[in-house]
Amino acid sequence: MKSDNKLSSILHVILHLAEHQQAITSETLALYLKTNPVVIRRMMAGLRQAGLVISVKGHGGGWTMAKPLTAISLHDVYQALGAPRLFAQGYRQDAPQCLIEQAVNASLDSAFAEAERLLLQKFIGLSLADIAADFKLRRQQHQATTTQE
Amino acid sequence: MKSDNKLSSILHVILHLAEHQQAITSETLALYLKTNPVVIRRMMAGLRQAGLVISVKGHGGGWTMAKPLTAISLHDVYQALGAPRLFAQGYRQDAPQCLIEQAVNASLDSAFAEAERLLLQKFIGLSLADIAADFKLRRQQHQATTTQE
DNA sequence: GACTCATGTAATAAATTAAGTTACATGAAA
DNA sequence: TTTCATGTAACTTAATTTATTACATGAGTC
Repeated sequence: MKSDNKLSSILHVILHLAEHQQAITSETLALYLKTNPVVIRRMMAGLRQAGLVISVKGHGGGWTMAKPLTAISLHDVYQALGAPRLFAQGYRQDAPQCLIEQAVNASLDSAFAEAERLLLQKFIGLSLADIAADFKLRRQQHQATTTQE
Repeated sequence: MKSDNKLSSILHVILHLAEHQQAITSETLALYLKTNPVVIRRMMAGLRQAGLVISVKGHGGGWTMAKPLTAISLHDVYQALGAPRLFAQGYRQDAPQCLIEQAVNASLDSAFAEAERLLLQKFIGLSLADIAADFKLRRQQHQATTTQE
């Protein structure tokens, strides 16, 4: 399966957005991801509807954050994206009457459901500010290593 | 994303195999999954290499279990399949130098890695005999409900 | 008001991957 | 030697993500 990178992508975009004060255009954001502006708009559409970001058309327009990073969890972003599929493994259902198939899928489903609960709890507990803090730490360390020479 | 159903499929096949005493051909197994015999052989190849099943060519040949279900965990099957990807979400890496991208991916990776550990622990703790037991329970219940009339 | 900049979105193409199919080689039993 | 069955490579099909193109809409500037 070709993997879905929307979650990683949109987080990257949002954190860049939060680093700036004024609006950023889709075109500029696309440069960060090395992709097309339309891809940015498409992903941001859900976040706008969820009230996480604001878009403005015309001159001087672009994207800005609607809330501080501390008020946005990874879970908020995930939901705003439309809660994309988390797991790559699916259940085969070509013989729904087959009790073996039912038992197999029930077992798998129980395992995956618990992993999903854990994952979503992690998402809820992680704010974008936490990720931004990690970024700032990395930036400090980076500056420290590149300055000393 | 098109989901990978190999784990679900192969478990279905194995449990049918375990229900029988004599060898079953790929063609017959394919009927259970409503698929092609080659698909069965392809998936079973890994299980054979892992020593979970035995294949015999020629007349009266086919597939048989190499071990009792109690001796096979879901994790064994998962590994024998080649440990296929569990998660559908990937990390975008178009700007490896970008510290924001690094921080985002590190955060996601930490969450997904923990979910993966949990999932694999579940896999280790679940034997195929457990799933077979669930199947037998379902069969009993099924017979009970279809007999009473 | 005309022009430019920017988003909004539909439609399409390209790339990737899982599953299905065909073809043929190999080996074992009748 | 014929038949049955696996082993495997090659190719096709279908689903899905991402990228691209095209054009409509709206907001600010001249």
